This record gives sequence, structure tokens and C-alpha cells, in this order.
Amino acid sequence: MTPDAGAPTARERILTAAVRRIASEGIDGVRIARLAMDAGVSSALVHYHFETRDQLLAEALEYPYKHAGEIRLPEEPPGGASHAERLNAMIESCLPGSEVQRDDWVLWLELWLRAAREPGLRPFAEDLYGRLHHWFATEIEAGIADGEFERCDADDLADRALALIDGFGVRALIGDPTMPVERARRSVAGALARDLNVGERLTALGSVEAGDEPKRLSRTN
Amino acid sequence: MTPDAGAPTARERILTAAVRRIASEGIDGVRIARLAMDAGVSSALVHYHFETRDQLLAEALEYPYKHAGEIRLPEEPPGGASHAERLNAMIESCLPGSEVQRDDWVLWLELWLRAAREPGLRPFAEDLYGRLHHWFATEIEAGIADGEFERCDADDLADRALALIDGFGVRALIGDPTMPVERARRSVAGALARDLNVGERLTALGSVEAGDEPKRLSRTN
DNA sequence: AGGTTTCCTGAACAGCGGTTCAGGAAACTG
DNA sequence: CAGTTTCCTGAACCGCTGTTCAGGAAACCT
Repeated sequence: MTPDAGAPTARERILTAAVRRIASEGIDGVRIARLAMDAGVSSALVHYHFETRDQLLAEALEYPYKHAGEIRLPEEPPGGASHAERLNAMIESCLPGSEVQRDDWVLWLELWLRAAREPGLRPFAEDLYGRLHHWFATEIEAGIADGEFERCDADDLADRALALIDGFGVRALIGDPTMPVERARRSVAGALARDLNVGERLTALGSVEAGDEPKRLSRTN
Repeated sequence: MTPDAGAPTARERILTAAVRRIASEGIDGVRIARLAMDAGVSSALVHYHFETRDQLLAEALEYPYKHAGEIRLPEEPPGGASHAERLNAMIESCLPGSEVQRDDWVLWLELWLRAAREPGLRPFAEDLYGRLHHWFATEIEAGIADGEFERCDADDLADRALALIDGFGVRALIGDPTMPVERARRSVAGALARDLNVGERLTALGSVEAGDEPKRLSRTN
């Protein structure tokens, strides 16, 4: 698919190593010496490709989105799926289920924190939110146009979907035992299903596949 | 109210300085030399009170919650307020409106990030979520019992409220121009109002009331 | 081939910052 | 007051890590 099928250049290896290190050690915990070892190069080479550590870190923070941002969207699976199923898949793809998704989430959090402090990163964060918003709003509008969803403000609902994903996703990410990913997924989908009024005829949205009780996860204390 | 009305001890000053520094510079950006200057003590004294930097940081991370956690709840203002108004005030007190609330949010994000990486912090994060959950669930149940809210699963709704607050709150925190705090507040309140079926007769929930300073429920400082 | 640009390295520099230590002042005993 | 514990400090130590620098190898011209 992508034209960089050959051996990744040293610069790319450094960046991917940086991304992985950021996810595991935190953006401040990144040491270029270790990072160079990960990439199999000398630490001096890092400074050959990147003027300063901060610049490398800044670029590394944007690196996965430059790629995944466009890959994620076309990944929509079967063309004939209903809008509800599509939306469900979108929600699931956003939540921290797999290991790579968890890494992305940590990067995501790191970006929030940075953006909250220095306004320089805000445009970037806003752009990411904008892309996600557009993704969801488009799907919702399509569902409305096809008569599958109830008429509503697609922009508002897209924002609500993003907020629910972020809020429940974080709970799942930090491993809150009362909020496993599956429950997070169901909570997000359920809330949206109610707003879209697909509560009755829904197939995937907000319900686990049949034969499985609603699992009341009430808090102990 | 609190018995520590006298001059704060050096240890306390160090901790509050640490909290402020964490919020402004990030937990990794904290330098005990600067921190000591903030507190007006020598850097050696910091190591007299705290074995190591990490221990100080860990304690500082919990410090504001030890105090504010219990202050926040009893501060509910007028006894005669409706449950919807109460809920509205609770939402507003949680969102990053004022400067202190913003600092708390940054600390909150920092905690998420830490907890996502090292499981040691998770119980603490879970406890915080548990307290907030209990706060909201109790209020919702009371509203249901009084017939003001529609009958529903209070636990589920409390979790949804928390998720919405977190999700919209982050957007507001990083200064997304499409999501100012006021819109975030309205979005959270509106979504809950719909779920609680107080959409028609609501006064405060989800709508800005005319010409009335919303009561600041934030912890003093 | 010779020249030039692009990659890449080992080794050393520099300074920041956590931590330690010997000891002073103040408070608190008795 | 003398003795003891609690606070508190200035100064030095020292390890870690970002950064630099002089130069080597490889590729790429012409």
C-alpha cells in the first residue's frame, strides 16, 4: 500500500523508537542514548537528523497521526454494513482495546497534557479533534439521510460521541476494574443508540451479541 | 473550619509549592531547587522532610485530594435547591472553569497518565473515580426518589456523567475554540437532562439561567 | 579516478540537578 | 542552665544525559 515498503531509513527507525519510548516511559522519560540503541544507531546520529531533543520529541508526537490518521478511516470494513454497525466499529476502533490502541491512547493523553500547558500544541490537538469529529459527524449524517437514525444535530452528537469515548476510554485505559473495555464500548454505543433512537431495531450498537446477561457492575464500596 | 489556621508549616509549604509546580511545569519538570525557593526554604530541607524526590512527588499528587475531596461534597449550597439545580452545580464544579479548577485538571491528567503506565497508582485513581461516582449516583438516586428524575439506573448514569465531564472537560481544558467551558457545561447537562427526562421542566440543567451568577462550588484554594 | 555531499561514529565536554554531609540555630525538655 | 531532639542550611559531590566535534565510510556525481 504505502510506498515505503523497503527497509525503514534510520530517521524513521529513530522516530518509531521514540514513539514507543514515549508510550512506555513518558515523554520526559525518553533518553536519546537508549532511544539510539533501540534504533540501532549512535546517539550522535540522532542529533544529525534532529537539531535538538525537543524537536525530535515534537515530531515523534505527531508521527503516528501522520500515518494512522489516514489509514484509520479507509479501514471501514464491509461496504454493505448498516450505519449502526459502522458506527459501532468506529467506536471500538477508538477505544483502548489492543496494545497498539493503548499506546496511541497514552500518546493521546500526553498530547492533552502538553496542549493544556503550552498553547503551541493546541492547533495540532484541535486538528485531531476536528478530524475525528468530521469522521463521526459524516457517518451520523449519512445514517440520518438514509433514514436509519433519527433526525438530530449531527455535530452535537459527534461531539458527544467523542466525549463519551474519551471519558469511558480513560477509565478503561487506567484499568479501572469497574470499567473494562467491553463495558466502555457498550456504554458509549448504548448512549448513542438512545440519542439516535435505534434502541429497538439496533443490532450491534450498544448490545453485546445475544445470550449474555446485562452484567450489573455496581461498585462495591 | 480546618484546624490548620496558623502559619503553614514548612512541610506544607513545600507540598503546596510542589502541587503548583506540577500543574505548571509537569510532574517531570519539577526541580526541587526551584520548588525550595518557592517555599522559601533550602533544597536540603526538602530532603529532610522527604526521603526522595519521587516520594515527595507521590505525596504531592495526592495532597490536594486529601483536602478537597471532603471539602467539595459538604459545600453543597442551599438546602432548598432542586435536584436538577444541584446536579447542574456539581457538573460546573467539576469542569475546568476557574484557574484552580484548571490546575486540578492538569493534576488529574497527570494522574491518568501515571496510572496508565504503572499499576501502582491505579487504586488511587480508582478511589477518586469511586468517590465521584458515589457523589453523582447519590444525587441522581435522590432525584429519582423525589420523583424529579425519571426512573433509571443511577450507577450507569453516574458513570456516563463522569465520562461526559471528562471528555468535554478535556476539550475545554486544552482551549479548543469549538468547545468553550460554557458549551461543555451545557453539553454535559443537556445530555443528562435528556436521560433523566427533565428536558421540559428543567430550569438549570442544560440551560444557562438568565442573569444569575452560577454559584462557585470550587474548593476555596 | 577525484571531488563532493550525505550518513554515521566514538569520545569528550558541560552543566543541570538529586542527593549527601557536617554542622548551626532553635525549640523543647529535665 | 546543660542536654537532647527537631529544624534547617551552605556547600560540595557526582552521575546522568544532551550536545558537540573531529573525522571516517559510503554513496553519488562527472
